[in-house]
Amino acid sequence: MDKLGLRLKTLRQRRGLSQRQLAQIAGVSNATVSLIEHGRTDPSMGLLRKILDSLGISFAEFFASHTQTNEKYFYARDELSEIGSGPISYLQVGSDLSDGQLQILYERYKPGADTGQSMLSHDAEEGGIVLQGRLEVTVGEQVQVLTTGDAYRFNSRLPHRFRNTGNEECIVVSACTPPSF
Amino acid sequence: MDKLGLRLKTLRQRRGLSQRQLAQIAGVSNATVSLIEHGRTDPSMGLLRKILDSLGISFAEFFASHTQTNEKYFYARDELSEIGSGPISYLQVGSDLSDGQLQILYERYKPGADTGQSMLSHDAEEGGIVLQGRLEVTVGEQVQVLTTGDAYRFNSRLPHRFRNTGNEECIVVSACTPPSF
DNA sequence: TCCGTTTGTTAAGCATATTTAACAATTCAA
DNA sequence: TTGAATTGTTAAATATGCTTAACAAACGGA
Repeated sequence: MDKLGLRLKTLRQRRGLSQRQLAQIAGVSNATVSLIEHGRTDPSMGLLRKILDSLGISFAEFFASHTQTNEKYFYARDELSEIGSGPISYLQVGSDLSDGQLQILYERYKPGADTGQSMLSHDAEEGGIVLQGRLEVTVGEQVQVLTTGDAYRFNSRLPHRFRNTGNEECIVVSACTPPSF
Repeated sequence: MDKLGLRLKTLRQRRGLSQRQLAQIAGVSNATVSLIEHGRTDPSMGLLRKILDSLGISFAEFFASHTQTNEKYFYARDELSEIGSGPISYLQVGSDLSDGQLQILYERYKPGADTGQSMLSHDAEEGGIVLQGRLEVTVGEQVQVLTTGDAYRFNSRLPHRFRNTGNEECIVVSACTPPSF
């Protein structure tokens, strides 16, 4: 593993975690995280396991994403991965985005569904197009209701919120880079 | 990784290697191999890498075979893995047998093809049925020519040899447990 | 501005992985 | 039966990973 450190760093930052935050979750010292990311140490299996666990990724996933043998470019409708739950459904294109740069979602909001105010701490850009229904989008101080054909685009660092204010299901296709999860 | 040691031991023994032989190939000490197999140490990534390399297996394969998510039970004709080369073709059912107990091959010998005298040092049993052509099989001191419908079965520890003495292609379906490679 | 907090890095010490070297048990040949 | 060579295991020594604790730099709020 040569680029192991770099890959871990990306995975950590993508989750908006500092070295210390990750270290605490994993139950290791922050110095260790720093040393690993710089390749100045050869971590033990047990230690790497702790870190990968706290990043919510298994050994298999971690190494599988490295080998590009299973490159998959096309996805049937029922192959999209559901990563949401409750009144909002998020169908993601591709299941493992650990080394990708682009996340694409097919989102369905039930009437009244609300993401709540969310302020993501990582630097990312996101945007989307409303295909059906009414979606109230709040970005910073601005509020706007979007309907079929309307679209949005902003920096994820801004506080934002999505809410279905209509009485029918709202469907959106969105994109985010880099992935937030 | 809890059963890591046990899995490594199986992989090593399956290749007929002693702890010292493996250690030398991998460039580590034999004591380390022993300690790892007994789970008395938490090996570093670099070290495990050396060992897996010398076993001819990648991190991805090692961990992928652990997670049973990609259980595959059926194989189309063109999905069999070619693991041979030259005048003898070996089509294997399944590509990764690292945690399996059974290896099944579809073998094709060109006229005159010969495995040479081979004495495998690991304990295994193998057998097969000739579907087409003439196959001369030598086991220990015995020599026999098998034709369509004939079969064989012996302990792999015995010196043995296969040779196509006919002038048409010879086809055999064989099985071996545990896998020799 | 100043202060407090958080960021990532690094040196020194502790903990542990890895090696060296010995050991007993086994196999094989004489 | 012997001796020589191989097997796997383990204790002591060494090398290295990991932590503790400090540091400077960057950020945010009063």
